[in-house]
Amino acid sequence: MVTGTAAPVKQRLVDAALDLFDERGYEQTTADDIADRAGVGRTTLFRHYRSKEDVIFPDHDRLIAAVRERLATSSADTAILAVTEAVRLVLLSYVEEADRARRRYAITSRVAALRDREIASVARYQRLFREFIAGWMGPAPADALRAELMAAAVVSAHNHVLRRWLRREAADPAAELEAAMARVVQLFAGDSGDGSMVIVLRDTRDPEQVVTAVRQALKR
Amino acid sequence: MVTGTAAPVKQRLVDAALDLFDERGYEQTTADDIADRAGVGRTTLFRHYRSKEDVIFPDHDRLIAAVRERLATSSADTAILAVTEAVRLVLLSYVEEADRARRRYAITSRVAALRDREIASVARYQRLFREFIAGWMGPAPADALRAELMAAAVVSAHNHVLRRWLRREAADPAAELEAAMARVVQLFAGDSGDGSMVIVLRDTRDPEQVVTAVRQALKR
DNA sequence: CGGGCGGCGGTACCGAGTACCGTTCTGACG
DNA sequence: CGTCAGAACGGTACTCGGTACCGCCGCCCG
Repeated sequence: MVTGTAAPVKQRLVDAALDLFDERGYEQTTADDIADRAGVGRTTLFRHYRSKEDVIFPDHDRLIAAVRERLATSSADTAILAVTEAVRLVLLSYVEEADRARRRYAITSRVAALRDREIASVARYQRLFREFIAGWMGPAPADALRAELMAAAVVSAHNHVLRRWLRREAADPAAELEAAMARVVQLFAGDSGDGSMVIVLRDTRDPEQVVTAVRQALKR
Repeated sequence: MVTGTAAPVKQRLVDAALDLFDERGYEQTTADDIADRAGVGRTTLFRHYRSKEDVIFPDHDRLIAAVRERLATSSADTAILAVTEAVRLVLLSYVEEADRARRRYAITSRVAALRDREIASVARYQRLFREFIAGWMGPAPADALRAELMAAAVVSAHNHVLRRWLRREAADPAAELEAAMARVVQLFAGDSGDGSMVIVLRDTRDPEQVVTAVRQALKR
């Protein structure tokens, strides 16, 4: 048979889909159109991808599995490290296929159905992180909320940096993610959920000195 | 014509849909089934609801409009109040139709497509809160991240309480929401992104006294 | 050479969602 | 009282995403 294109089928389908979505828009492109341009039958398209949307979306199943694995291989005291590294894993998977990621972003930004799809995927990551975080915390209701908030923060931080990079507003996404995650960790550092007190103050002196002074003042 | 049922069409459609989803499951129920049981034509169903999913979902469009309105009528110093009240607005709208909300939750929990739909709706609220929060903050990148994190936390806190109530784990959802929101506010209280210092301490004395003591100790 | 076997294409089908048209009922107005 | 406008409804036909099934071809292995 003469096909003219020798690239793997899945690849050709992705290219065809991205091209067509750019040209005519997402809704105006049928599954037949994509299959035709890729030089395959419609059946073959749905053999390789579960749906029309799946064609251009990243392989979240594989990514989530990778994240789960990274989280699994961590002891209690390296938990935070595991989370930050797992998040970086996701970010880098986007950065690695920069071109396609940006094209996808341009399309998903305009199509409501695809936006919703993306959001649903994000929720799966958030769920994963929530369960992991809840795992190394107590079973108290306050802890459950804390885990929920932390997971949301982690995912939001990632998405914030990711979107900045997609919009070419972030030169060094890995570094920005590092900073954002540090921000998140700091945010929750002083929140144990019990009767602790949080005092915010502005002072130019060395933190150590300040802490010593405060400790001295509260001694009784 | 003899219809036997005099209730408004929209109401009958919702009841029919919930019943059928319980009996046969969501995918096993066609739009025709719902329309038939409600005693109307299929066309009428899609005249009242944009999709089969929409039949059982709350009227997020109206709710979001209400939230937006509540947020709009707030000055800079009542911003936090506006957010908490807006969130409570959403929670109460569920509590008001407790029965239906719980039936919906039971179904949504089991059907992936509906879960995704719900998540997408939540994202719309989150976006609203993010834009509002970003509005009364600076334009710096750090502020953008902060707004993102706060919005995520607010929405997560709400959902946490809502789900607890839906599962009958929360006797007084309004009070729990109040507590959860206070938790969120406290979480971000000491995070301005600049050089502020956050001190966490455990002390049983009155916070006012502690603050005074600290202030005294740091005077120079 | 023969017989699995995996990848592919085609056809037929289901169900959600849309467009369009004809009907009925109601209420206002001359 | 007759009529006309408009809203709500039902039915038909169509598009398109997604599934099931079957038959074809090429390839590898014994």
